[in-house]
Amino acid sequence: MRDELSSAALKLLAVQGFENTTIDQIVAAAGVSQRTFFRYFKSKEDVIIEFIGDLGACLRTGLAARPAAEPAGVALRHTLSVFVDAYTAFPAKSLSLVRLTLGTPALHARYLERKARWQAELAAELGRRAALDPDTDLRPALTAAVALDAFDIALAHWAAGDGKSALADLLDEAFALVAHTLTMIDPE
Amino acid sequence: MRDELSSAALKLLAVQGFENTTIDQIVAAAGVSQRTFFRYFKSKEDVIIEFIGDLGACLRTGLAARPAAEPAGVALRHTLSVFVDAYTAFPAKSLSLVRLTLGTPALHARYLERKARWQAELAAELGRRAALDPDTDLRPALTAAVALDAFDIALAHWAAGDGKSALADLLDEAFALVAHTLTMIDPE
DNA sequence: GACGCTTTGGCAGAAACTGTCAATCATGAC
DNA sequence: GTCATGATTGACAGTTTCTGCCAAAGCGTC
Repeated sequence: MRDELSSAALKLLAVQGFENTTIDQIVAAAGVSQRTFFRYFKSKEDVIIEFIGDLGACLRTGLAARPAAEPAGVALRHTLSVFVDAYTAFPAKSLSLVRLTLGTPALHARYLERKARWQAELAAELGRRAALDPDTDLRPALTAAVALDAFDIALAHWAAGDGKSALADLLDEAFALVAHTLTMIDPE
Repeated sequence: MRDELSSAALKLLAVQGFENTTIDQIVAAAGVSQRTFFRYFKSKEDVIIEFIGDLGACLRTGLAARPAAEPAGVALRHTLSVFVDAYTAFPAKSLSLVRLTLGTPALHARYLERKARWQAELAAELGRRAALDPDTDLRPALTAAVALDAFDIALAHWAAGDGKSALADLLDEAFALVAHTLTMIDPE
């Protein structure tokens, strides 16, 4: 049922755009009532954001699972692989979702807010790893922010180039450019 | 009239929070009709966002006004001074606005979306300065993102510490930590 | 006072949500 | 077979944000 709503919504949103599609159209396509839609999704944005967003939940646990001695940059790059893998597993669907998200201000705003939460969790975990107090030291927050920026910019270029370059390569390229900064949190 | 609405809104929002305050309450306090409110503000969020957001318009022009030979990091730090100056000019008001924005998901989302636009403009200007193509080179976008992250994290720590540390000092500290990355776009 | 221009108000309505309650439907106990 | 139980769904009313439209009011000019 949730999947039925989800696929009906995605089909309509991809064709008509986000603002031009109403909940009534989605539930009519899925053959359910409007009330049912809002039982499964908190808002219209959630139908889209859940795809890109649910992965973030495992970011912190993924980072925590990396060896403690690993440099932060390497650990973060490995942690972000869950995103890369998820996106490259279904390139066509991912590309259309990313383009829709980046091209719709309301969706982009929600996505960025989710990203900010991941960033806070990553910063907390980085602070724990390096035994730094995130309240007084800016390095955990900065490191998390730069890593996620690298991902975001790689994603934007991936979408802009229609997936011509591999997302993993773009992310590697971005990480290489900010490698120096990501070592700021490493001991010594 | 716009100022009247704005101050009435700010007073209510600061006390009751964002979600708990309706447009009807705001317009009742200002003594105007709801229709008038939406003539001056596109949405409820806009009343808050315009304060933090209107400064962004001059970011690109500010960067463009810096000497071409100046390293990107230095130019960006100077460009961000308009924000620092605006915030420190009215610390009490700025602090409550920033806390409200960072603490309200809907407002935070809108703010981040605005920031993303500034980032795109800064990236475009950085690409122009360095004669790089932003479509193929990740450096303009990464440089802009890191600079704005430094600002954002300095701002968050400023708000979290109740303005005890000076915003300018926090921003300098953040810029020092990412200084290496900001030179990636400089020639040679 | 007549004419335009701008600002404001009121109304009607769309669209996104929320709370509540009744109907339905599957599951399992007896 | 039947009845109780719990979960899913639908229908309805209501709130809130936001928009379009038109009338009324102020205001300066001639």
